[in-house]
Amino acid sequence: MISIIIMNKTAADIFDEYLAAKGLRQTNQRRQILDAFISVKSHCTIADLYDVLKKKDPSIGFATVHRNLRLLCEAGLAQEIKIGSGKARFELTFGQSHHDHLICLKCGKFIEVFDMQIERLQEKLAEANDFLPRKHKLEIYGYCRQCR
Amino acid sequence: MISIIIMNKTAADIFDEYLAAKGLRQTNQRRQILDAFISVKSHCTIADLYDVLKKKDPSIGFATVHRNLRLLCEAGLAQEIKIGSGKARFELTFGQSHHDHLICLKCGKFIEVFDMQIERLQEKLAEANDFLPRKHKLEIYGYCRQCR
DNA sequence: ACTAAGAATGATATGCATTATCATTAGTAT
DNA sequence: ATACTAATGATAATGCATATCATTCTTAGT
Ligand SMILES: [Mn+2]
Ligand SMILES: [Mn+2]
Ligand SMILES: [Zn+2]
Ligand SMILES: [Zn+2]
Repeated sequence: MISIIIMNKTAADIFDEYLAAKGLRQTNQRRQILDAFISVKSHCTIADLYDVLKKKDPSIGFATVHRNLRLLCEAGLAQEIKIGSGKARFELTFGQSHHDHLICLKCGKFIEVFDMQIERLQEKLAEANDFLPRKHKLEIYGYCRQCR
Repeated sequence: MISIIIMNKTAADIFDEYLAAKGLRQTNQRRQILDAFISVKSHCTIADLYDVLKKKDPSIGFATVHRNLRLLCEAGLAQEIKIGSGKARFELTFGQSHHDHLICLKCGKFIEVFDMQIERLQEKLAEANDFLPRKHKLEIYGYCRQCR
């Protein structure tokens, strides 16, 4: 059980508050899903998380995992990342700041990177085109140290 | 009929050479598909191109358009771009140099951009992580001049 | 504690884009 | 012209995401 605490709040606290604010209910499945998502390596697919959860509770449904990963995104705790043509992946955003990804074409590893200079140049590039940027996606595909 | 000519070769020439080299055949459909793809605004989906082609030749099949857009990619004349969660889009690479995209969240417009500084910083960022970059994807989502 | 209201779950069905299959058509070399 | 076989086009299969709906469970009110 990993617990990152920010401003005296855990991810579970924030989720509970979000549920309350929206008139949604707390359930065993929701607790299990958040716990598993936090402990599993990030960038997991729905199926990845479903497999982990099934071991503890074989009755859990795929649809429930799917729905609640979406809900975690709505609550601001997770975000979906679409890589290549594969399935949707999710990563925890709680306790993490914005970053981009280097993705290994051989082993599939994700390396998280951030470059303030690039971020600023992107802003400028948008501005130069009369474009109001809201979000961006920078993915560099290639080979990691182990695979090059 | 638009004809960009590079080193005395049109896109059709290159396609024909690719087909010959691979022992593949020239067909009316292949000629029609390349022509339509060149004349249509880029960033089109398979369905977009299929609709255009159907008007000239109602007997053409969706699968044929699909297969041959893929083939154009193999031949180095086109490339697939996956945006958001929607369908695959294709753009002509013949006569075009590398660029990234600003994508309007409202009207869906693609603005093509290039920033050599960003390109170089990406190389550096990869290198700093012992990563051998092969290709990258930079997409900035936001609102264009008309939609902001 | 009991109950009513309705949100959540999980099995299954549906939707949608992509890709495979296969009988038929058509391009190419001889 | 013929034989060979690649390409086509209709259709089926696949993969993933999402919708549906009967049943279960959470929660607020008594
Ligand atoms: Mn990440
Ligand atoms: Mn483009
Ligand atoms: Zn690797
Ligand atoms: Zn716009």
